[in-house]
Amino acid sequence: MLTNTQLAALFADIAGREDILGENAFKIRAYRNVAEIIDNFPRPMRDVWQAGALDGVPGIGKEIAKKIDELMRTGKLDYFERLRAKVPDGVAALLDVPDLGPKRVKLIWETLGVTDLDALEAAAQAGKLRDLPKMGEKTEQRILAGIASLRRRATGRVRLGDALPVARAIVEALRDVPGVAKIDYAGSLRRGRETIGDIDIVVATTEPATVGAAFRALPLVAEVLGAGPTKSSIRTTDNLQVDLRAVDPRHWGATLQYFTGSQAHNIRVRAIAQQQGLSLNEYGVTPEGGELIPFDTEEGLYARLGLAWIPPELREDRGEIEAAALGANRLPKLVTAKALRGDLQMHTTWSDGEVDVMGMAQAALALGYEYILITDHSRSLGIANGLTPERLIAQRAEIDRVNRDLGGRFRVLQGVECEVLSDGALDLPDEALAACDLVQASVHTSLSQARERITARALRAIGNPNVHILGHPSGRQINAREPADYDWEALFVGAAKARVALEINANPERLDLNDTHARRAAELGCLLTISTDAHSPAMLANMAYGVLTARRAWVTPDRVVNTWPLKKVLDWARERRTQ
DNA sequence: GCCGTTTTCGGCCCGACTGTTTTCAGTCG
Repeated sequence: MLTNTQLAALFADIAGREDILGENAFKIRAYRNVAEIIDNFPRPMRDVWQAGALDGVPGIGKEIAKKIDELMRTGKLDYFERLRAKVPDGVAALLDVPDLGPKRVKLIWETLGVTDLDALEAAAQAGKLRDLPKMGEKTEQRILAGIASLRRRATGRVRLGDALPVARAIVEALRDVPGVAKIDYAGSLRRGRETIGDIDIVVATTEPATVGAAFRALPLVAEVLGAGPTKSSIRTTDNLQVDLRAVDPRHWGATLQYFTGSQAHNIRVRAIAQQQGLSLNEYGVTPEGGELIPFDTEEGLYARLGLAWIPPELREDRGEIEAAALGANRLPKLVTAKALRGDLQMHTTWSDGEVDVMGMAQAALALGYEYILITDHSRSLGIANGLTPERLIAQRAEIDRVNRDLGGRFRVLQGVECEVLSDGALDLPDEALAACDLVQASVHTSLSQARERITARALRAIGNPNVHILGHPSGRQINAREPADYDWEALFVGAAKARVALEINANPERLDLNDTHARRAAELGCLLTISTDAHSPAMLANMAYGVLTARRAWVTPDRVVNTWPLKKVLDWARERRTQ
């Protein structure tokens, strides 16, 4: 069973080994490109292959389709095995060392016989790298530092929720440096990706040297990795790499666009510029033989190329460029944080939350919400002090009291996060569930069940007419726990038919559904919720991460239950029960 | 290896920084 992630990793691996061999650069790019496409593909490539539709995927041509076919049929790829025989695994792995690219790897491998990381480190320590052509003592030291850095980091990518606060702090710290006109973070952080490789900060300034120096002197800097006239790189004490790029304010729009990416999006945008006889760089566009035309806004740049401004979250080359063509602007009106009227998952001291019902209600009221759904755990999650039917009744009395005390300004709904047991049965009797305003069902246990079993389990749970929402469907925890292996298509079709909403859990450790699954679910007609799963008032602020994920999934507000007025939510809940 | 309202051949994004060199290769994003 080959997953998209595995398939993507394989093609990226092929690209790396061919790069070391010095193959045609465009062929290598084609492999890298297809790896990216598969990694972001909303459905299992296995299904596309089974449907015989590989040739309909842009980026997959005849050769790669043949390779996917062989992989799906046999689980192996002869082409790859032959490549492995030429370039050993240990040599391919050297590409992960910062400052080591294909040329140097090939050189070190062929002249020194280095075939793994340990041998590379030994060669560098013995001073054997400095005598190679185009290399010297400094390069040798950089490579040693690169090996250390590689060994220090666990996965190489940090969660959005860990990177965003750091980026915001840097932006705020530099905002008042003399000469700074504009400053913002760009890159995958601005696009709202669930994990971040490094932080890109862009500054519009007439004094690039001043802001660069201020940046490199920030207290969080552990090491300065590079310092040029307009570009600096540092490593923070938290081991995050941050790149700062300073440009003249006239170029702000072009630069922000360029560094927001993604690479795939930028390549497409540049190709469009080329078709119009323009060369595009981070300063603006240049007509053939003409002068550079700068852009101080992204809107101006996109408009010059015949495109509507594209929200950063969509800039992944997943159809947004076609949708942005002026005249036929089909870009979706994405959901915003402001559109949300409530938060439909949170916990209180009735189970494993930190504060009582009134505490959560007041915090939500302060955020401008009109309603919340309290979803404490159910009894079988003993570790979280899950609710029995009796305690659920007692909690209702407290919720009624809080609603009375808040005097109609706000509505606290009673829900429950009901365990889906290993066979798909629910952890509470129907009478208890029927007494709740809304019920969320969640799978917390036996996440490693086989695909058929766990899919049937979830489908059985959402088949209960008392269930309205399926919480954090995949169960994954970013960088920590793999998602369950659902037949997502079947689950989405089932949820759409039952009009059960799927949650986009906004906790930055979950973001579940993820962007590609949420997009596919919406395409298949599913309702969604965006909720924080807050266990404390402070965690209600995580909503921003859920909104970013929903926007990356092209989600419009009408599809998100918690953008609806309370009456519509309650009508939906009732209709669901009388289906 | 992919792709095509110019193309089934001939293209395929573009620049900063570093270190090693005295004009540029390698790496990165």
